Amino acid sequence: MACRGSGVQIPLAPRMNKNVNDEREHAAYDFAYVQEKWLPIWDQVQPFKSGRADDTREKKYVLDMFPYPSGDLHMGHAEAYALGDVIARYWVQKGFNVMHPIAWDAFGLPAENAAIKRNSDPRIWTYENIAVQKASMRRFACSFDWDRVFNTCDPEYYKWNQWLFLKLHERGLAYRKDSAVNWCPGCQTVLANEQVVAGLCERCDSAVTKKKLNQWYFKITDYADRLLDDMAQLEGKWPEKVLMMQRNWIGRSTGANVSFVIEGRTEPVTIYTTRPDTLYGATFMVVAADSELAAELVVGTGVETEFNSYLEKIKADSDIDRLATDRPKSGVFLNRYAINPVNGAKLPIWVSDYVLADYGTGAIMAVPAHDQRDLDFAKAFALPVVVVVETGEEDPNTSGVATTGDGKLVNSGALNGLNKADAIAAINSQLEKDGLGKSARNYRLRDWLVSRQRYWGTPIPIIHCSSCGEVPVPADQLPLTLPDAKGLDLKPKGTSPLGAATDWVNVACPKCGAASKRDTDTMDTFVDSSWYYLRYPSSTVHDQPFLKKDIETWLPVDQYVGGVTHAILHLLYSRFFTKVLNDMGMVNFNEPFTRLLNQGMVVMDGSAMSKSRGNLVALSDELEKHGVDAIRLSMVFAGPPEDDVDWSDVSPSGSVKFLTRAWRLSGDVTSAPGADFSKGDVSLRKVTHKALNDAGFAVESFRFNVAVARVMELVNATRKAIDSGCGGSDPAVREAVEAIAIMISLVAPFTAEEMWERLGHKPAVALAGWPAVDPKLLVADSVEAVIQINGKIKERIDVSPTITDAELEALALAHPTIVAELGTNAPKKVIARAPKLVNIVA
RNA sequence: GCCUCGGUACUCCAACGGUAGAGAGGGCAGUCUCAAACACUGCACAGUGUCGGUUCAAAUCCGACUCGGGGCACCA
Repeated sequence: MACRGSGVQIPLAPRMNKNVNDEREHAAYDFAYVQEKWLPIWDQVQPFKSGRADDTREKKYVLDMFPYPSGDLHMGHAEAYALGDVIARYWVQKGFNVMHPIAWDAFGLPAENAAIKRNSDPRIWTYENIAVQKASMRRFACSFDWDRVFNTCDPEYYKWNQWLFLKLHERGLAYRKDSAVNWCPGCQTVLANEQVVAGLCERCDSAVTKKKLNQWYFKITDYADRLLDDMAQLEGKWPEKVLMMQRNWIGRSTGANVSFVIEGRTEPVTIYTTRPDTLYGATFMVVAADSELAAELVVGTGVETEFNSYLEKIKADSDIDRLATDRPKSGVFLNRYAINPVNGAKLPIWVSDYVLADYGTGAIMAVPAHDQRDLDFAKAFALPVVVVVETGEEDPNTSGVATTGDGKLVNSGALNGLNKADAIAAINSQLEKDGLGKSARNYRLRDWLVSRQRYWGTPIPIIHCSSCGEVPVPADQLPLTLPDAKGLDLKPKGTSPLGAATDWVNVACPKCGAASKRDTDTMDTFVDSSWYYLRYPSSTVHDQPFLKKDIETWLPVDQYVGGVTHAILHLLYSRFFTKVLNDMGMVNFNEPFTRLLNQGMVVMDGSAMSKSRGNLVALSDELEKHGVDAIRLSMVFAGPPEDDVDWSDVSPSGSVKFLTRAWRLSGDVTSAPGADFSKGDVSLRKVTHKALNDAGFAVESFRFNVAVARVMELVNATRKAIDSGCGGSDPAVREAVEAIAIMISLVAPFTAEEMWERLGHKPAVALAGWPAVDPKLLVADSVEAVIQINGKIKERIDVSPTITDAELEALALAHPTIVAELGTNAPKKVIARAPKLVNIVA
């Protein structure tokens, strides 16, 4: 009845881009106008400014992963920032001093590649894109504290990358070594292990090859145990999936190092095994073909030619070839023997590429009966297979399947009869006693290769002097800025473009003054992002990377939000940096991110959006069509935040409809601001308080979509109350609509602000405060109880929430339906669970 | 191959071992309108992957299978 009229009569603000005279245009509110209206006002009010000197609120640090400025924001950004905003805005409403900062991860290859294409400077492209993204974020109403912005390509920022590099260098955690490194022929640079995905470059998908180079590394392996063990702190706070991936990546294994005497060599060779219990089953030894040990062992054997051609062959193989599952085993027999320390057996020594040079000691004892790879090798070269663990499975000799389970040891001297665990303990202590070995650990994790042969990154602050060696650039000369890109050929060619900047490269040694050269490589950009979260609280400080006092105030990050693509790389590196800084006494915690939320991706028709697939949805188009609030709402409501959002399943127009319904409510409230809610209609008040309670709980448990559903229910209930219930003048209606505005402000800030104004309040609704939930309004007057017979529901009755088991049981047994069902049979047993259920076992 | 997460209505999502629901969506009807659209109101819509176990009671716990997603992948 009055519903429609009252909505229409509220005078609309003048429209900016619609026909004012179009009377038939319904009172659907004009999102474009509302967006333009509030942005400048928010710029003044600054509701999200954090860390004011007089702020006494408890702190909360909500962090979104910072963007790479590759162009304008896309759908993925929209989702990520919409979700981060829900959390940040919620904590603001709950009365916290929230720091929700943003910056730009601005070094990296795309800028450099764009510069090459346009024959210009990567700086130009980068800063242009940053300006575009920044403007888009403001329009998207991100609740960022804009006073803390920085870019990692600013010398004021990367100065501290260099400073940190030198600190790591001082501590022996940054070092150079010759090694076979991952080489991307597309990007013409080396890659960290973490950047090789299934044998391909994570950036350009080229097949990664190996190259022997001298490169800089960070010694992350020194922290392997701590990176693993400290995950106990994150249990239940980070997605289990991410923890699992990190554990997997670090890949700690326990076993033993065992010495084998080599005929004709004075030094024994140590091998690493996780199954020392199977030592008696070793029938040959395999050495990694590309290891130094192999090169040494082959000398004088007469098989050098064969060995060398084998080495050539495997070098040509890319990682992709190596990953093929059905790859046949290959190798060369070295004509030499090792002696099994426990039984004196002569073990032929082979080289093969299935043993990795950089894991363990690069040499293994082969136990073909109990290791599939060894068995495959033994079969390929007709080597003996000796079973030493009776597992009850078929003999590997005949089945071709190695047995890896537990069982009784056989053919193993003193170990006979023991099970696996006891045998490992026994042999380990025996080996240790005899000085032949000891228990050991190994990790899949390798040191972090940080050198890059590209221009657009942080220059490595080292000077190479022929007499002094690696000399750090003195701290007072930092930042060591990049040379001008002008005149440099940035095209990838396998060595750093910085090498061509001769004025820059040639420098006097800071120690002895001799003519020396700067290191021409730049740092992996993951160095930049490994500590940026520490910079926000002190982003305007220029004589230190961050202030201790600021760190103690704000860190660690309470809530981190970002994509699961960084589950290993960025998160592992950041955890590593934090631990190093903790050891340096610079931070007082050892895990940087207390809680982590990984949002899913935005996909289209089930697959990732991409130009080539032709399923790209432009964020700007969607915003133009439906408005910022509707897109944000659609993202949040589409499902649990961890799940992918399939844009073909969401309905932005449905979001617009809902927002309009909510907004229209604010025009139907006729009571004055400050009305006494306690005098309001109790049934609506109960709905309001339940919604506030449930939505708050849902937000805190990351079920934002459920929170939105609760608000939708409240909107519907309020609509009903206005039209056919207590009416718009009832204070309960004001209470409900104000609660809706506040709850909606987490997702749809423009609509919420507009509602808030129409309700007679001043901006900003973001600071209105989450209304206190009255527990008295959360109890229902009556609840529905079910009566079951043998677990099947027969009746439903309304009962008081305080009914006792006995009363409920009596009611149930007296119910006509139940009496009829039971007939003359007496129930065997009655289970009452007041006030919700009675089950009669008949 | 190994590890891991999941399978509920047309779709996307909910349900302390105890009533399978809410919201969205699409459909139909009514109100309003000259009419339509919008809006409002009402209605209908249909479901726990398979098999077994535990239990008074299983979507929920356990086991097997199956299907789908993700991760790791010659790490000894």
